[in-house]
Amino acid sequence: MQKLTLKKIAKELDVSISTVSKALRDSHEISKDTRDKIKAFAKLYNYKPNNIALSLKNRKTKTLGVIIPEIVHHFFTTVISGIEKVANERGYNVIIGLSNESFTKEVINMEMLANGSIDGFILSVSKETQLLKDYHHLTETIDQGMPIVMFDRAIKEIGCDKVIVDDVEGARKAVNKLVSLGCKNIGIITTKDYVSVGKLRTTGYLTALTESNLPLNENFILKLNDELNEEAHMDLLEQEIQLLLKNNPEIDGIFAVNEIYALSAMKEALKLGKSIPKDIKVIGFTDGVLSKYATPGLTSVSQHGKQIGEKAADLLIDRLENDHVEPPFQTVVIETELIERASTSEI
Amino acid sequence: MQKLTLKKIAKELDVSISTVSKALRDSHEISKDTRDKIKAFAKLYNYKPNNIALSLKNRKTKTLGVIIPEIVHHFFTTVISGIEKVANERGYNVIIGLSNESFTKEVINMEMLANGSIDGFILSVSKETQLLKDYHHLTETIDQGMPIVMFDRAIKEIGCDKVIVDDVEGARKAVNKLVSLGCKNIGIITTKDYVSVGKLRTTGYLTALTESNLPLNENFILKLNDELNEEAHMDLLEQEIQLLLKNNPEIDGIFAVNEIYALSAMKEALKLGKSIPKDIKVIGFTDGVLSKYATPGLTSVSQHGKQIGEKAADLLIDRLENDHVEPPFQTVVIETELIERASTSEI
DNA sequence: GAGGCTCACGAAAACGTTTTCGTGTTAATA
DNA sequence: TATTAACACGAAAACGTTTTCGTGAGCCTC
Repeated sequence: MQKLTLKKIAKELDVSISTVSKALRDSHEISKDTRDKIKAFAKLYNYKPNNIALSLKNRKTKTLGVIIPEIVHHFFTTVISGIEKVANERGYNVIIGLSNESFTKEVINMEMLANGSIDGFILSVSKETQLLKDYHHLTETIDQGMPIVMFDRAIKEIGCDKVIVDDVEGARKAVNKLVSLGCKNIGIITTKDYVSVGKLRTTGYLTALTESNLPLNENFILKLNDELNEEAHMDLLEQEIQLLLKNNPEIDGIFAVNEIYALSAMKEALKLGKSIPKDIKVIGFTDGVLSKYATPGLTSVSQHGKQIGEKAADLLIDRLENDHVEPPFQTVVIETELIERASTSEI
Repeated sequence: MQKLTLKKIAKELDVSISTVSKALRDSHEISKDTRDKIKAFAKLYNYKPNNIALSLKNRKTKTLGVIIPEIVHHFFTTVISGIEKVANERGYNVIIGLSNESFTKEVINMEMLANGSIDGFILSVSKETQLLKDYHHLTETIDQGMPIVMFDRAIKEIGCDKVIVDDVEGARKAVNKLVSLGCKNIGIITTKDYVSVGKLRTTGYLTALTESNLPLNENFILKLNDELNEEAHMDLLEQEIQLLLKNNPEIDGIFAVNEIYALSAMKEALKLGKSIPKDIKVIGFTDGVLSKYATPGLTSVSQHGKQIGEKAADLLIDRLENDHVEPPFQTVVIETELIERASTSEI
């Protein structure tokens, strides 16, 4: 049985299309008799208006486009769950595009969606885009009147709403926690500086140290290549961390900029006969499934991904429904929170 | 600058809309001169046809609807990544709906998308749907001529293409591995039977035991409540597992139907002073991030989520492009694979 | 009984495409 | 020179809605 349309109902009931449309929208232009008859018929055969036709007519699709670098990723999925939640509550759908950290795929995906399929974008740019600093696809879609909300990996130069994590502050909190627990020699395991969040978290680490009047020891800083957090390179990763711990046995606290670095640090510390948290305390960034189920449980900086998604969706929909793509733009900072577990417990 | 349309180009160049359309599609009905002029203009101002208008005209949206129970979930995201890959290669977009394991949300989401927004569904039903056994939303969309491909949690009674994991066989493989490594007393940590995959994996466990002529010891079977794998109930979960291991010290192998159960088992075994894999070997199901980064690394049954997604998308698009919603339907079984790590290594 | 009103409905345009079918002009043919 | 064919383009319909603007019929008023 094919989909019912206004035209078919009109034909069946021997009235005009306009009458059917009006009756279904309860226009009192139509007599109660006809209205009831049409509504009964529509209900009986389960008429639902065609979204595409509505989109074309209204020139809005009630759909948000979300572009992320990766989907097999705890943080991004929590963000999506937040986006989906408010989108659904406010009557919107969510269409997802993956850039796989590739600039080209990001551009193609956005172009594909920008031609009428969606009303606005929520996006976190790919690493390659950050590297190339080529933002023409962003400025062009904004110029065409399509609003964008960036999250997490936001770009200063682009004029649009943003929802970001205060990476510096989150790292500062974490390191401060270690300090307050008595750690005197705190190491950091981070990425090379071209990864923006890695750089920011390193900054937070440095800030916390100076604020606490702790000396900065360059040997305590391990900057790793970004590719090392794949399973295939796990042993290399572990070697590097082992070296850090072996060469600096006085280290009594570790701040790692992601879960994997933190877990590896715990593993290597244990291997070296150290006990956690007694001899060495560890804090990671991103409160994902690894932190929760690690042994011992890993204290970590939660970024509240769901909140980020919710806020981003709200910002975007607000802008769509007041349709002004003009400034002023907001930048919302979502507070991080330290989730404490066994890796930093007092005893 | 608003979006360019055929009409605007036509006006600007003082020709008719049809001429513009034809010129852009390289019709030789139009003289080379006019064609070139129009194409140059379109390129200059970056004309892209409006997808919504095309969708309405062609009565197809080139968009797949994906409905899953949860998105913060390793398995489902790998499936999505597979779907997205194929969809993109074949010129389709992906729109995502989350049921959150709720029957009602599943129905609403599907109805929202079924009215023209998408060409077909890829879905894994919610637990509640499995429980209620109410499939009217599925049969109705199929009756309306919209194809569905179900994956993982498929429903026998529904006539449509399916991509499934052979849970029984995967579990059998895992238990056989334990047997071949010399385990004599193999326990299982599974869910209550109403969770379909839990039940199937339990069946596989039982099959393997009988095939190996190992006695079935009811005490070795721990069936847990589904809600225990949230962080909040972790201690309860661990207590139950601890009891299993304490009461049955002869257990030398554990098969767990998910990663969390497996990790908890390893944790409790270590607490009891057992060594892994020497005293007790452990295998989990679903090869996610936890298995990879656990200490020791957890051997687990990989479901090849990405392949599942790829296959599902291919099946759906094939059906769409040959547009026949009629039988015969395929059920594709994606083989599982045992990923071996330290938790079952020989020494 | 003529004018004006209300009522209940239909025609048509619009959203942005594609495509079929004319149609007027020019050039080639008989 | 008259007929035809090829060429280059335009008008209009269609996809499924919503909405504006008519309009005919019946009624009331003076």
